[in-house]
Amino acid sequence: MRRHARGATKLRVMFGTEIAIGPGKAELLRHIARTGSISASARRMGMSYRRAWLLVDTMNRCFREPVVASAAGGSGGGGARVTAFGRKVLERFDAMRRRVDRALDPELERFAGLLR
Amino acid sequence: MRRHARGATKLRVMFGTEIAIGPGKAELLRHIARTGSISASARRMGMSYRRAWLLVDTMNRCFREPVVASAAGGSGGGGARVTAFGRKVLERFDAMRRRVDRALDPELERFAGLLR
DNA sequence: GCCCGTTATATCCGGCGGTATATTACGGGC
DNA sequence: GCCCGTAATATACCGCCGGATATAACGGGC
Repeated sequence: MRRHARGATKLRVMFGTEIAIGPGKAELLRHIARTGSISASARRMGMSYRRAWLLVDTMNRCFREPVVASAAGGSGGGGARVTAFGRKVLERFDAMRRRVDRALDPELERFAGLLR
Repeated sequence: MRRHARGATKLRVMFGTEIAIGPGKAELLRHIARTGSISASARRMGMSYRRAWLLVDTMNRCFREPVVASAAGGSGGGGARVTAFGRKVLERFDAMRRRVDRALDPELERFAGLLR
């Protein structure tokens, strides 16, 4: 999986020194929304469950409300879901990304010409 | 030194998996332009010479032309200068940063309200 | 020709981020 | 009450990034 195209930009929203949300956490949120599971999302993204859980934990700590609600036990052994608040966070982050892409479109094209 | 304000954004321009330029490398370039020395810049930024040199090396490898030209020996023991090409890179990166800040200004304000 | 401060490179080492693994808790289905 | 798959947590281990240190090359000043 190609992570970053040549000359692409990466946007992160910082909360102090921690990354409240960035490309990776946003993708993780989308996986959790689709699979309803942190561990399944971790497998699909090729990362350890521990890392996925830490990313979720960081997000839940950075934002005013949890972006992911999880439950252990129950049908299917439990699961995790993206809260309505989490969907809003994701929507706004994606909107920010689109804005950045549009705003940088002319600049970035020229800037990429400076790269090897 | 507070590195990132609450809810601030961070922009990086990727070259494959490497960071061609970001906030840290941009600041390093500005220091080199002022001091004419990699080691002096490293001291001022509180990092090792090794790290500063590696950052410069990464930039020089990512871009089509060197952004820093250096010389060992000579008056003052040598030194480093930011090339005209490097100044252009820095100018354009700063312009991109400003564009991002302006484009995200309304979004970011609302997004910050979602943070703790 | 020696001194000096810098660039450039190599080596060693500690901390940290990450994986891998194991263990426990949980709760619905059967 | 057992099974199952997940969440949640702890532990051990490893690789890598970065700092600290040492050394060599360099070239102008004196």
